[in-house]
Amino acid sequence: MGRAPCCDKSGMKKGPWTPEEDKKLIDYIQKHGHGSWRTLPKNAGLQRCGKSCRLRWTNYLRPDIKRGRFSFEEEETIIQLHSVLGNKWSAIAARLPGRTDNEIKNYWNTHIRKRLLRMGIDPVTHSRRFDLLDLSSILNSPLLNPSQMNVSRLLGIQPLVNPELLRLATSLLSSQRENSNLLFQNLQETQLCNPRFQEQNQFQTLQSSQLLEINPPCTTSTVPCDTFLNEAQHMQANNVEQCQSEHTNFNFQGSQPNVWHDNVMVSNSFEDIVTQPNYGYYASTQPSIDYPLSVNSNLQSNNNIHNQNFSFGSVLSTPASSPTPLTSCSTYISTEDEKDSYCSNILQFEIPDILDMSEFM
DNA sequence: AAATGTCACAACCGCCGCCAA
DNA sequence: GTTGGCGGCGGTTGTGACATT
Repeated sequence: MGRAPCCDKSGMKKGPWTPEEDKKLIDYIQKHGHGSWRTLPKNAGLQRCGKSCRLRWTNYLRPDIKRGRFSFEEEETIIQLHSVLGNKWSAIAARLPGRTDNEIKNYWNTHIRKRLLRMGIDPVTHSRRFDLLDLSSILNSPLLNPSQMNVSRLLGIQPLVNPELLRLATSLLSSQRENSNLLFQNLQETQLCNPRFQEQNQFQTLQSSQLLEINPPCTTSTVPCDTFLNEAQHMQANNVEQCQSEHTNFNFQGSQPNVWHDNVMVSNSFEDIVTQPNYGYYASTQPSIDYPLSVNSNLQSNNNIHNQNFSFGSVLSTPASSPTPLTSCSTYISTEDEKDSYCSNILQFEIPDILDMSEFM
C-alpha cells in the first residue's frame, strides 16, 4: 500500500534553486496565490515537486521572512519556547515573526544545542546533565593550568568555567521549566521580548526555591583576581573602573571587584569599553549572550532600555563587507567560546535587589 | 598557495497527523 | 471508515565559505 508520492519524481529538478526558478515561483504566487502545491509547479512552469516549491516559498522566498542572524531577543525566545514547547518548531516559529521553522530548527541544532551541551545542559530536557559536561575543557582550563595562560585568557576571552555558576545556570533553567505552565500562559498573553514579560518571568524564576541552593556568585570558586591580574589589566584598571561606574546594575562589583577584573574582556580597542555606555553587563565583559536564564532576561530587559537595536545578527560576526565597525563595547562575539564565556560571566552579575544574597552566604 | 578539515545553512526525504471529501 | 492532499517534523545530505595545516 503506502502513500503515493506527492508528485511524480521523474523529470523533477532537485537541488539548489536558481534565480529564474525563484522568480517564476514568486511571480506565480503573487498573481495567483499558491493554491494547490501539487498543481503549482506545472502552472508556474517549474520542473519541481510541489513540496519543494512549498518549502522554497515558506522557508526562503516568502516576503515576510527576516533574513540574517538571530538577535539576542530571538535566541532567548527560542530557548524559552523550546523549554515549553519542545521541538514544535512551527509553534516556536509562529512566535518569532519572520522566522521559519526550518531556520529555527537549523539554528537550534547548529548553535544553541551545541552550546547547551557544552554547558552541561540537556538541550532536550533543559535540565542539568553533569555527564554532558566537557570535563576535559574544564580540566584544561587555565584555572587549573596557569602555565597555559596567556594575555587573552587572563582577560577573559576564554571561558573561566565556574562550577557554581554552572549550577546557577542550570538551576535557573530547571526552575524555569518548573514554571513552564505559567510561562506558557505568559507567552500567550504577552508579546515575547516584551521587557515587561521578561521582568515578570525573571521574578517568577527568582522566586523558585532552587535559588536557595545557589551559592552566592563570585564568592567561593571564582579564582581571586589578584592571582591573575596581570600587567595589562593593571594598565587598564582605570578604564575598567570608569566603565564600571557606568554600570550601576553590576551589583557585586562593590564586594567583588576582583571578579570584575578577572572577567574583563578587552575588545579590539579598549576604548570601546570606555566609550560604550549602554551595554551594562555586556560592556567590558564578554559580549552578548543568550541562554534561557531568567537572569539573562533581566540582563536583556535592562539592556533593551539602552539599545533596542542590539542584534546578534550584527554582532556575532562582522563580515568583511559589513560597514559596521567594531566600535561597540565588546558586544561583538566572534566565537561560540566567547558566548560561553560570556554566559559564565553574566551569571556573576545582576542578582536582583529583591534577593538578599546575604542570606545565602 | 594548496590541500584538508570544519562549519553553517539550504534543501531533501520519509514519515506522520490532520482534515476534508 | 477510507482516501488523498497538505503541513509539520526529525533526520540527513550537499555545498559553499571559512579556518587550519
